[in-house]
Amino acid sequence: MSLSNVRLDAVRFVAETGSYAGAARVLGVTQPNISQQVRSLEADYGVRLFARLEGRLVPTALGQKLCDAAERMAEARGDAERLLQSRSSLARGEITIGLGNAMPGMALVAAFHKAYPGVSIRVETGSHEKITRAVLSHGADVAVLPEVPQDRRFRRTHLARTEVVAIAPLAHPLARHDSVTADQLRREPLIYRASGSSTQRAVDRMFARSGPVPEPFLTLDARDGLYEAVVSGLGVGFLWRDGTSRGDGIKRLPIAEMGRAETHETVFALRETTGKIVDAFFDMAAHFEGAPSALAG
Amino acid sequence: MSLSNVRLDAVRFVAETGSYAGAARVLGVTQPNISQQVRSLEADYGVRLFARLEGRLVPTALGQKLCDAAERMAEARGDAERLLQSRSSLARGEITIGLGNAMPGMALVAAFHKAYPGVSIRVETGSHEKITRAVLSHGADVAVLPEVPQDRRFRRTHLARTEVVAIAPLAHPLARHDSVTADQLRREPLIYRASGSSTQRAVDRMFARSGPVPEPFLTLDARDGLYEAVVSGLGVGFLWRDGTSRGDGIKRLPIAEMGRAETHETVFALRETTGKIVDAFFDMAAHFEGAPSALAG
DNA sequence: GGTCGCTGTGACGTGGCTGTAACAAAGCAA
DNA sequence: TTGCTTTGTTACAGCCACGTCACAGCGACC
Repeated sequence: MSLSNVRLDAVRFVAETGSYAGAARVLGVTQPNISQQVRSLEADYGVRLFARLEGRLVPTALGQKLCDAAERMAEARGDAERLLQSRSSLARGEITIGLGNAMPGMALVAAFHKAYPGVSIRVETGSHEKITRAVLSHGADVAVLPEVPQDRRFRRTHLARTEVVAIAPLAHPLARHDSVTADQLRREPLIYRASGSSTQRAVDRMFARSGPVPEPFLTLDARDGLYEAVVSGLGVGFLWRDGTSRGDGIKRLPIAEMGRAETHETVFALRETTGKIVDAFFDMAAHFEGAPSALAG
Repeated sequence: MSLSNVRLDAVRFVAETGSYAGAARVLGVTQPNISQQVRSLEADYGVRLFARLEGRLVPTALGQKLCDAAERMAEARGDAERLLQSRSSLARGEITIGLGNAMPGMALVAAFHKAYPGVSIRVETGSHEKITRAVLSHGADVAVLPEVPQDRRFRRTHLARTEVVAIAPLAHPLARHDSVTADQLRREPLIYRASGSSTQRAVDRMFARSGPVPEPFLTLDARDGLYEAVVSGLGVGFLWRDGTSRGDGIKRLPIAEMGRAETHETVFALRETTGKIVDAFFDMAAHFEGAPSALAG
């Protein structure tokens, strides 16, 4: 005994159209098919679903009740279909995401990829300036940066709070402390980032607030290079606190003078950059609570 | 792409049990089947319905929403199944029975109700014409009438032999006889039934065979009214011999000219009206020997 | 290392669903 | 009354959804 969707649809549309032929036309199948579906359902259950009245098929009381239940089934099934179809349009496609810092942006990207495995993700990394330019020039659909400029061309959503911290090699005396002051930092060989780095701007502002801005012992373009230089004992550098999940060989030191200088890692895109995939990315960011540990999962 | 009951059930029960194997146990199928159903649904729509968390399968947000819709489908389908099962069984159900004469049909109905207490019986009474029409239009599943027309649309079974008899008030001189002739009847004020009454047609045929058809002194629609009129001494009327179990105040008089005009109270239904309940009713009628005394039981 | 439970893959069988063909019956217009 | 159209029934064939079986691999646990 089978109460399949096909059979119930046949019953529903015979009731609605008044004939097997009419139901067949609506359902896009042949008329013998409908006749057989209805008749085998009636035979299986030993019931009568339709009566002939003036040449038309009219549902019996039982047939009408069955149609009511079948209607509810069809409605729920339609909801399920739409649910899947709307997600299915997210099933394929691509997105280019710009990241200034690896974290927490990469965690968000990982979570997005997990949720939408069919979406092809291209990650563009670079300096704050480079990524901002990429978004403005449509080189990136969406990006995650700290200190996104107040620009009405962008739409944005908050991802995480962050701040710039100093990083010292583990063997360094400063590594034994939980924080550091600007004066202490001025006595050290400092490793800066090149122009355009939002990290560097924050550092410059911090020093400027509390005295002269010290000249760096070394200036590097890449974040990775800076990290390796610090690990190698060349000096003390600066990073966004959660800008990387990497932690080996260094100690992160909050800077006392930073005080309220905390900022936000923000997801942003041009207002004109729309689409289901970009919308889905924003939606995920809005609800995101991923820590580095989420990435391990 | 197919959003079948089988697939949706698989999704629902994986969500509920936390594994493919668990869902397979609940659904009574093998684990590879469940794995395949879920995976092919995900592939068809390009979505992910489950995530692994600590060795268990947990529905994604989409998967949960799909389960909600699938639950509603399953509920409606359960309703439909129960509806059909109830009609397929004699344990529960309903039947509408048309009766021209109260007897012997009502005795049969009483016996049927006794045998199948779970079946809800609705009795429709009325004229021969009305009841015939009710059967043809499915207003009644089955009926008991005398002189059911020879119509290949019907299936029928004999219930009892019967004939039209005259009824006279007890105080009437005719009441002292055991039978009456047409001529004797012509000398009396006669009370007829309205057009459409099979009783009346039989009376008209009887008179026509033996001379002119006398005009009635009174014509009444309802059988009850005719009975009361006779009891009140207004005249002589006609009834099917066992058409009522009521006998007070009148004498039933066989009419000599009726001779071979005996007919049958017949149970009949449209051939297309099938079902266990209707079949059971026919079966009981075929073996019925109920007299008014059966009603006392 | 062995056992248990779960998952995934491939091969295979059955029956639901579909279409086509042939034919009968009913309705309708000429 | 005849011819045409529409509807319905029956028989049959083919495709694919649904199901099992056999088996391998993996992780947890003892």
